[in-house]
Amino acid sequence: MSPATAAEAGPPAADRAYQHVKAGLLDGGFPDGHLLSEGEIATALEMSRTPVREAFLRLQAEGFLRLYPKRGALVLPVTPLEARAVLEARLAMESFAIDKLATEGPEAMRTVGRELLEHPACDAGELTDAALHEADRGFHAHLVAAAGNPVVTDLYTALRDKQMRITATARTHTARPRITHQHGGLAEALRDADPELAKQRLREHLVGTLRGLGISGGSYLDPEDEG
Amino acid sequence: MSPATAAEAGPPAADRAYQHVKAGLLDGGFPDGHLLSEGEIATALEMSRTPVREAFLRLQAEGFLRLYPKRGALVLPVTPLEARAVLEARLAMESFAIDKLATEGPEAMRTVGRELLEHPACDAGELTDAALHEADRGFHAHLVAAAGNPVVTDLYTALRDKQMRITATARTHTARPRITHQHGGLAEALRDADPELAKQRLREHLVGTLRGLGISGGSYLDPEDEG
DNA sequence: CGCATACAGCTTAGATACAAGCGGCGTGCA
DNA sequence: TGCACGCCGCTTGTATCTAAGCTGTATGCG
Repeated sequence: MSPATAAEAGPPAADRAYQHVKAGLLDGGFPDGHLLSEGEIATALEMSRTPVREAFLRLQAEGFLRLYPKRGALVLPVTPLEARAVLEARLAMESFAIDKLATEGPEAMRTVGRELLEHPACDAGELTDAALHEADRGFHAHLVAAAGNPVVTDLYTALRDKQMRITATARTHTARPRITHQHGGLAEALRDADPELAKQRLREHLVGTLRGLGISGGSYLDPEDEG
Repeated sequence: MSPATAAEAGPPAADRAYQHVKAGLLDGGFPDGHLLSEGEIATALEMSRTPVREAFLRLQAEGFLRLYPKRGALVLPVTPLEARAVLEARLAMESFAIDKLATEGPEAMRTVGRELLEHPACDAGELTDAALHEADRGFHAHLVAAAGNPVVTDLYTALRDKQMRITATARTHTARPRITHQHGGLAEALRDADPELAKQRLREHLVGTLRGLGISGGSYLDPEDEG
């Protein structure tokens, strides 16, 4: 129980505003290039502009919005170039995680590999698309977290949010069996304590993700690529 | 020039608040564990609490403060463990930059290597400690920026800010000749288009930085380390 | 002497009020 | 017709005000 005097007060207004706007951003409710205003959101959520302003600031810090003084908040368009940048950054961080696990000895890798093999994201099973997406996120988050570096873990989470927006924006189908199969392959490489193979499979997986968005990997992510 | 009506209005109050608090955080004016309040800062800067609140929110997002509801803003203590985590993250990102440069061909590496060799951070010359620190920052920023990944560049900047706070907190002497020498060695490896050597020298450089803070590298950053 | 409770002072969270900036549109003039 | 200027509405930036939460202290009781 928390209702103090009146009726509702549950979650702080600022959090509600943040969730609301972020949800709109992620599910495409607020399209790219749209200019939204504090008052607009405040009215919709029946609160004052103050909490909405806080939400806008947070979202700007996360790179979703760009605040123009006296003008409004621009919903930043996501360019294919940025999508590639995000995937490159993910590769850098997840590769770091694998490398660090490797220095902790083969036993550490095997343990994580076994944990990942049991993860739902390796099961092609009966998952909805949304559930698979969530599982995918959890799978990679687990890998990164296993490196035991809280700074990298935080940065990685922010990256995933960014990618979520990209994915939501460019609704393209994803080859589900391919994804789960690649997850399995990556987990197996870890279980076999083969960091180089794991990193290679990770790279292929991320290139596949990018391709699923209709974007080529570029020369770094995908050396086979002509671009 | 920007004075509109009265006297002062130059930079927005929110920015001034942000700069002020961040400066205090970075130069140790606000010690670890100190609980500061909006009103305190607002009074000192002769403005209302609103812009100060914005500054606090930004600084919380950057990981410098932790806001406790109805209590105040806690200046987050920096643990040696976090310092190591930051350096590990830096290694991951800068190594990524080197790798990506490598895929762009030897010519790209040589160009960046030559640029870095001319950077002040390679000159043991007559630099104040503060200037050397700034140069060091510029040196590494240049390397990361050369990878042409804006997402990584942004994340890296945030990391450097965090490290600045760590360094300011733990005032330990830094071996200046060692630093410039290591910068030079790294730049030379790039000029010679040898990415593996460059990454190795980068690693040694970062371990050295960490050691300068009185912290051991741990098994990942420094495999020679027993810890 | 030990503990529970009430109070006082601090703090923030959120709402409201006010001032100023920017852009679009319409009007008037050449 | 074309252009310049000025007004109007929308937006944010900042200040101020009110309500409420948390902590520490002091007080009273057992």
